[in-house]
Formats: sequence, structure tokens, C-alpha cells
Amino acid sequence: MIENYKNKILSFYKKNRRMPSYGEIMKLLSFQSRNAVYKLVNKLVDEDFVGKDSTGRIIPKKIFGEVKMIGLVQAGFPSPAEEELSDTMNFDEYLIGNKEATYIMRVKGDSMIDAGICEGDMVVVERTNTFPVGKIVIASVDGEWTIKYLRKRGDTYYLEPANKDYDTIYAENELKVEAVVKAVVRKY
Amino acid sequence: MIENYKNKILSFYKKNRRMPSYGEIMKLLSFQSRNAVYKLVNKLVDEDFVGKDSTGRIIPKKIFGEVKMIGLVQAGFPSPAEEELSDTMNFDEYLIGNKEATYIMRVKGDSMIDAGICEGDMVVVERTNTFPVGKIVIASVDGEWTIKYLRKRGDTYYLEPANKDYDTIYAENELKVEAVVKAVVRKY
DNA sequence: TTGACAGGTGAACACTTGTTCACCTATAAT
DNA sequence: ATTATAGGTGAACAAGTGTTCACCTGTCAA
Repeated sequence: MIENYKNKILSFYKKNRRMPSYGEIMKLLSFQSRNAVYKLVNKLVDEDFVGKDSTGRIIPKKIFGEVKMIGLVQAGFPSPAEEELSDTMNFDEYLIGNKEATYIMRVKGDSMIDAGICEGDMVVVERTNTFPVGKIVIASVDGEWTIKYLRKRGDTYYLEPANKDYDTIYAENELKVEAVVKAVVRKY
Repeated sequence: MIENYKNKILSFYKKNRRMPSYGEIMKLLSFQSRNAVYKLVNKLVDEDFVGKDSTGRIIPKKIFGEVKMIGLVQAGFPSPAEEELSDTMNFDEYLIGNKEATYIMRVKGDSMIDAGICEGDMVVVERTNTFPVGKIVIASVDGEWTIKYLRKRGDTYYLEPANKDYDTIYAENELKVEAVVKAVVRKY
């Protein structure tokens, strides 16, 4: 029963992008008094399902938009008892540092395949003015955009693919590092 | 100036996990009347920076918690003018279908390296009772947990790594498919 | 049979909510 | 010099806010 309540609150949050008020929960769960809701919410707060403001308003807890995290594949899935203890994570927070400077790009070609970046993968990149040698970067070389490792020999920077079939790239005119690759996301 | 306002509202949302009320914005922006806020908010609604409920409450628009998406790496970054038009995405929504059945696991070993899944990568998996042949699954074979391709020959299922150095795995006693791999996430 | 208690109702509290109105500047255009 | 306009103040409105209180069940244990 209480799980049902949680689900209804959760889907309200999903739909309206905010937590419901006590009155709204009352209608949502077909209660007759807001006080019934008040008592219910206090229990949900104890359970850490939701939280409260300094003004008493209900605020979402971590569970909203988060996913349970397990150590290793080899460890298998936790029992329901262990599940309570398992960590949760949120991809947006995990993957995105500086929101303003972050972009998502889709990868074409297999020049980075040995680094585990395949055609069609999405890369999370963050714009930069630095030259982070050794990292995977988005660079524009003589007007062309690519994703490669940034290397340095002596005073000159160059780009190195992660695929034996491709050659390293030296800029004829200009090599500009536009962004650093922060993460790779592939969906099946 | 108005950018400054947006930032303050945004960081309120980040901190409190909900949108501020008119009165709260008033204090936030050091206004003397809520009506000044009211007029400001209406402009922000026109700009599509925020939205309004049926009850008049302010709700976050897509921008909150989302990231700009670019077509291909080769396309480069958009100009500020184009940026307005570019799509945005939200990782949680993108990666997670059924929240209850979804887990994150960390990969150990290089048996799936040719599929672009490296040691230390995080996989997003969804529990299942089906046998999705051809997909990458989390399976328990005779008590051991692994991540492999699920294959079928005749009536028997078996597991195939994506690495020539490893052998295919046939279960001596039992092969159980615990979950399907929905996505791979790697952070640098 | 009694008492405790979890879970619900319904009314009341002070306060905050979004919204509207009349009014007050400055700044810019005519 | 006059008029419009964008952006602010301050008071008022009904409605909704979280919270508290007294009260009413049914269920279960002693």
C-alpha cells in the first residue's frame, strides 16, 4: 500500500517536475484530510524517501532520478536486505561538471576503437583552452574536426588515433584543442 | 543583469531541488515587492527559461539539468545563435527505462574489450527473465557472474566473450540470465 | 474486556501563495 | 515639452500552505 503511495508521488514529480503539496497529495491518494497526508509524509521522511525544507515543504531525496549501484559485475545482485544499503547515483551529477561548457557529441568512424570509443557512441565533452597532453580531445586541425589523443613531441602538439589503421595527425597550419572528452556513453 | 537573475534562480534550484516561490525570489534578488518578481518571471516564461503550473507555481524548463547536444564530432561547436536551437538531453531519462529494475555495475576484466567495454567501465543493466540472444547480458554460470554476449546453438544457450583470448562459456549446470546491458558509461 | 495504538477525519491556526490594482519614477522617443 | 514605456513599490485579495488539536474508529495484545 505504502509502495503505491510512493509511486503516485514519484509520478507526480516526474510529470510536474516538482513535489506535490500536502493538499495535492491528499487528492492524489484520495485522502479526506491533509492531516492524514501530514502523518504519512512524516513517515516517508523517516524512511528518507522524501525530505522537508526549512519551510516544511516536501523536497525530493536522492532516490528521485537515481539508480542503485553495485560494486562489481562479479558480485551479482544484492538481496532485498542489502539493497537498502547499496549506493545510488545520478548520471547528470556524475557526468557533468560545468554545465555551461558541457556538450554531447556523436562519434563517427572507428579511429578511437582501441580506446573503447566506437562509431555511434556519445561523448561528453567540456570546452577548454588548455592543451591536456595524453587526454582524448576534440580538436580542429586545419578546419577539420576530430576526436583523438593529444600528444606532444618537443614543442609541437599532434593527434594520435587509437587504431593501428590510422596515422597520427600533424597540423599543417593550425591545431586547436576545442574540448576534452570527459566521458563516453553508449546505449544499446 | 537578467543573466545574473537566472543564475541565482538556477542555483536555488540546484541547492533546494525545487523552484523558489515569488517571495523567495524577491529575497534572492533583493527586490522590495513580489510584484517586481511577478513581472520578471513572466518575462522568463516568455523566454522559456521557466514555466508555470496550472496553479501559477514556477516550474523548471528543460534547461535545468540538461546538456546541449550536437550532431557529430565533425560538425564542431555551434555558434551562439545556433546554440539556442540545439537539442538538449538528460542522461537519467536517456539511460534509464525502468528505474526499479535498473542497476549500475562496474566491469572487471577485458573479456568484452572488442565490444568497447573496458575494465572499470560502468554498465547500466536492467533485470530480466528473458533470454535475449545476441545481446550483452549479465549472467550467472554455475554460480559465477560475468558479462558476455548471449548466444544460442540449437537448444542450448552459451556465453561468448568479445576478446579472442577468451573461450566461449557453456554452463555445466546452470546458466541464468540476470540482466541485459542497456548502456555503457565510462568517465575519464 | 480492557488498553494501547496506528491511521484516519475535520476544523482551526497563522502565514505564504500567485495575482491584481493603483501609483511612482527614470529613460527614451516624439 | 509631452508622451509613452520599462521596471519598480506597496497594499490588498482569495486561496492554499504546513501544522496542530481534539476526536473517531478498527486491530491487536495483554
